[in-house]
Amino acid sequence: MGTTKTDLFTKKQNEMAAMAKAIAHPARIAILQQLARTNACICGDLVNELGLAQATISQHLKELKNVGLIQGTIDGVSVCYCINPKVWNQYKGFFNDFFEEVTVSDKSCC
Amino acid sequence: MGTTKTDLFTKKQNEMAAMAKAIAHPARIAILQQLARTNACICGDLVNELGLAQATISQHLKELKNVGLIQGTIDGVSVCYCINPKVWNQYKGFFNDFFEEVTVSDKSCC
DNA sequence: AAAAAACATCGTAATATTGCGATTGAATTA
DNA sequence: TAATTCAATCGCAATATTACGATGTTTTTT
Repeated sequence: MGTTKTDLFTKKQNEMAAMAKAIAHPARIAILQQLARTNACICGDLVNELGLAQATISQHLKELKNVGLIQGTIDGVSVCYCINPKVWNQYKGFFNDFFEEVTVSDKSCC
Repeated sequence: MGTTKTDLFTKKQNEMAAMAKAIAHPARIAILQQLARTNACICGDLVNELGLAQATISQHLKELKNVGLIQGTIDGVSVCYCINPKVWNQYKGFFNDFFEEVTVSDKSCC
C-alpha cells in the first residue's frame, strides 16, 4: 500500500503524471524560471535566491536532472546548470497535447 | 520539517506547482481523459474502468474537484462528473505560458 | 600539501500521498 | 418501511516527499 499502481495505467499516462510531478513543487518551478531567465546559472546563486538550504536545492536539482529537464556541467569549483531545450520542448508539446485533447465546449454538461 | 515552504515562493509559483500536482498521478490523468472523451461520466464507470477501489477513485475525484478541474452533480442515485471547461482552459493557458516563458534556443549553454 | 569553496550525498525527522476495507449517508426501488 | 444502490468519508498501513545538518568529494587557491 502507499505505492502508485502504475501497472493499471498506460505508459503515456504514467509518463504524463511523472512529467507533472517533476514541476509539482514551487522550488522546482522557481529554479526552472531562474534558469530560463538567465539561460545559465550556478547552484550557489539558486541557494542565495531561493532561501532553501543548500542540501535541499541540490536535491531538487537532482530530480530535475533525473527527468532530463536540466543538465549541469562542471565549471571549475562550481556547477553550471541550464535547461535542456530538447526535453523542455517535449514537455511543452506533451502538456499542450494533453490539454488540447479536450477542446472543451464552453458549456459544461452538468 | 517535511512541509513545503510555500512562504518562500510567489503566489504564482505556488499555484503553478499546485496545478501540476493536481495532474501528477496517472489515475487522475486517466480520469480526466475519460471525462474528456465521453464529455460526461458517472463514477461507477470509472471504478470499473480503472481497476482501483471505489474509495480510492472517490479520493482522486475529490482532489480534482478541490482544484476545480471537474464538477459533479447528483443524478439520482449516482453522481455525474464532468470537466469544468473554464478551469480546464485556465490550466491550458497557465501551462502554455510557463513553457513559453522560455523559447529555448536550440543550443544549450553548457 | 593544506585550506577553502562549491556541490553532492547520507541519514534522519516531519509531513504528505496512496490505497483500501469498513462504515456512513442519501436517493431509489421493492 | 425495508432493502438496495452509489458514492463519500473514516481510519489505518505503506510508501513517498520535503527539508536540513553533517559529512564527503572535487577542484581551486594559498
